[in-house]
Amino acid sequence: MDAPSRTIPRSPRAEATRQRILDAALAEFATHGLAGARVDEIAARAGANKRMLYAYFGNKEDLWVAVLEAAYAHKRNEERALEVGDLPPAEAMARLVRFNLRYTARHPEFVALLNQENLHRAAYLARSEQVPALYSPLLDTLRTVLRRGAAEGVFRQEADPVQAYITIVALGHFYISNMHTLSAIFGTGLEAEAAIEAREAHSVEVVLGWLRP
Amino acid sequence: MDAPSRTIPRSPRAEATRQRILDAALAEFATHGLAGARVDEIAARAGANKRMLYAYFGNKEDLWVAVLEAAYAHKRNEERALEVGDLPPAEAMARLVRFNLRYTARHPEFVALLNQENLHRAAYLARSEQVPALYSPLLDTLRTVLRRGAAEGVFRQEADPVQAYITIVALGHFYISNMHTLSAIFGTGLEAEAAIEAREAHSVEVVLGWLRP
Amino acid sequence: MDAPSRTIPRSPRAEATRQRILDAALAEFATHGLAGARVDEIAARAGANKRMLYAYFGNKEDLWVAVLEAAYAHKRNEERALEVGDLPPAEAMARLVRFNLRYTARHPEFVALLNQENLHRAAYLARSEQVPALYSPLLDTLRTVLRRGAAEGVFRQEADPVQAYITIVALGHFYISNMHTLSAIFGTGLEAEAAIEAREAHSVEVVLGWLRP
Amino acid sequence: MDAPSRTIPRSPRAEATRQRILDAALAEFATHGLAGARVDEIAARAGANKRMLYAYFGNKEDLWVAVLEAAYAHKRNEERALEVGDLPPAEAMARLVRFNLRYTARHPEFVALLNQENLHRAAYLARSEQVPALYSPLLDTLRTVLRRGAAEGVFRQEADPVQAYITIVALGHFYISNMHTLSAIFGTGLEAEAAIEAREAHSVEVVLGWLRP
DNA sequence: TATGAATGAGCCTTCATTCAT
DNA sequence: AATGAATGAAGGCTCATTCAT
Repeated sequence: MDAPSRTIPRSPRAEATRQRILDAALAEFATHGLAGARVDEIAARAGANKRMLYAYFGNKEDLWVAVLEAAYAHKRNEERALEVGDLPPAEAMARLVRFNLRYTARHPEFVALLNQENLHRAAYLARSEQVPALYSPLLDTLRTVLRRGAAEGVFRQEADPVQAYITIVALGHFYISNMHTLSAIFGTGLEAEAAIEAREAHSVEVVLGWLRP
Repeated sequence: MDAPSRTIPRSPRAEATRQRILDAALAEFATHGLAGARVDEIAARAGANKRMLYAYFGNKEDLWVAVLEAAYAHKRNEERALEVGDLPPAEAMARLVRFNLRYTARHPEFVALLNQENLHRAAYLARSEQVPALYSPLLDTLRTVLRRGAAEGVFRQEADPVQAYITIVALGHFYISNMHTLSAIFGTGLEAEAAIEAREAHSVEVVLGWLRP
Repeated sequence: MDAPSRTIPRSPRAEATRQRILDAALAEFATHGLAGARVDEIAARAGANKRMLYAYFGNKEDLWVAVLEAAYAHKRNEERALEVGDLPPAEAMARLVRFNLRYTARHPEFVALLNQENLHRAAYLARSEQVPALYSPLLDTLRTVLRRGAAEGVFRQEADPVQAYITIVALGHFYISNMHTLSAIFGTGLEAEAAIEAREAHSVEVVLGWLRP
Repeated sequence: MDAPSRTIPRSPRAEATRQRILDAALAEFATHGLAGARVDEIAARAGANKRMLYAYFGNKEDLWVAVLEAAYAHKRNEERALEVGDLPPAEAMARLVRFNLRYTARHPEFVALLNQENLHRAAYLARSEQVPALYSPLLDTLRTVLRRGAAEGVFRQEADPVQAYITIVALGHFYISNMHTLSAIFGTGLEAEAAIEAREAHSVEVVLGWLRP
């Protein structure tokens, strides 16, 4: 579960310190990226001594990996809780779209993290073994839903689950991730709740519209 | 046209130096981000003296702005050359989707740049006056195409051009931008020409599928 | 007491490091001025890491202010210890003149510092709140002495204490401050103890001669 | 007459350029000192190309020497024009005091230059042969005046001309040179014409008061 | 005579990391 | 378990000076 750490905290107090560092690091990394993040700042935000950061996480890069894993795990946890497998296909897809859009909107720091990690060509994620494992159940579910929809005649044939999932995530991720440049260019307030609601409706419309047989 | 520069190059030789710096900066910034980029490295790649970088662009941040503007201008130039306004609506949309997908695939550095700039909440793009101006003709064209499609009965009514454009870009951008984390999770191969072709076909299918009346 | 510092040294060891930096800075600044001083050189002279300089003093300019304040405080401390307020007026004035001449001769670095600061139009001293406060007791004392001398009939009437103090300092300060150009012009020897003694006698003679009723 | 220059300007146009550089350098050096002065800035102020500066003056340090010599020569020229040798002794001394005070007030850049040069222990002035020669006639005159005053019974015996001259200059020089720190400390407007007038009167009073037999 | 372009060394400052307690 | 102090490497930026025309 943990990134390689030199010291495994045993006491509750130590565990609390570790968690505070992790939270602070998430905030700092999401705001400034890996290169732009400051170790001093993370320690300060965490109300911890810098030395603790090194004791628990090894170094800045390992801390990055730990943050990344925690972020992925958090999202997948919520996503799994949806249990869309049992819903009618259209409803299942709509929920998946809405969840992704909303999760992304609620967690811009996750989006920022992913973008940064891609800048590094996923070099740090590659160190992780746990993350890929999180996604295979999701794909299974999605595949099932799409097949069921096709069998019931409400979805087009042969929609690829991986493409579908990438599209679903893309519709929200790009909107949130690039919100600021988009706002600068189109001059609109994409952060407003109303705008997010509109994007949510549009995204559902696109996915279900596309899936129509 | 240019970012605020302290020295305006007058000779062709100086102009060439300035361009080499700009190119080198694009590569370095795209690979490492603003904070991660090294000014020394940019100068070295450009085969120029570091001092020239400051003479022509002021400082690292202003250079970032200049790179950003150049990148946007380059994409919009190509996009404008499509002249989709005169095509049949479905063909116009398909071309726009394909172009964006392909441009994005051909220019991952542009994608990286945008992601970084969004990390900065578009603070640097906000300094630019030229970029927003590039996009209003595009929106006009898109609006026209959607209306014409609706009038001809081949498109659904009331598709919003801004939402549509964001979706079009999102389908390719997210795929390319997050290619590495996606590969790490779903297994590799997203960079292959065949995979990009598949994504291209999927994207066109999604947009046209959605737009069906 | 201290210039604005980022890190307040808590241990005696840290305090010692801070003091060594301050001493080294005084020497370097006095020799080369603010612009000419080298931060590396200061750290090296102090036997400290350059980073500590920034931790304790913020930056070069703030270090300059700290040095300035320490220098003023040091001089005023010695001057205050003279307790001239209780002496007969002529004796009090003579002591003040002698002290200033001798202090200046013993501390050419203080003279150099002041000259540099005036080049900056006292922009850095203006940041200090403590220095002006050091001088108001002195002025009070001087005013009292001059009045008492006048009342006792040994001094001329209505000698202005501020003008008097400026003159007292000027007689020694200019001699020491411009010693090198004066030596170049009038021939050498102004640094010799005998020459300083002669200047001391002359200065006392000028001030007491002037004050005669 | 000139500092060592690589190219001796022959045309009037070149001579004009040279003079503009010299003037610009005086202003820049006086404001920022030798180390703080910027060669670019001097060239810009002079409306000249930087290369010309090097052609005419060799380098920054040689330019400093040239500026220094010009400044000394200028002052001595005015001082010589006083022709105090023929005046009644008290009047002669008063004029000398007033002139020095006023010249200094009118030319703070000269004061700044001297202070800087003393920071360098007059290393650059030592290169000059012309400056010392300027001062021997002045000393002769002063010696004569003091002797005459003593002989006529209006001055004290055995006043040393060198000490006297240093004191005369000191009274004004220190006031002007340290005007900014003094203002910061005593909180008064020493730059005002009224203040300078008061200082002038005080200075005359001090010198003549002292010289009384 | 004059100029735009270029250079290399060096300076101030910051950072991730480790030491000693 | 925690902390204050220290470090060395490097990064952004500036400067005096020279080249080429």
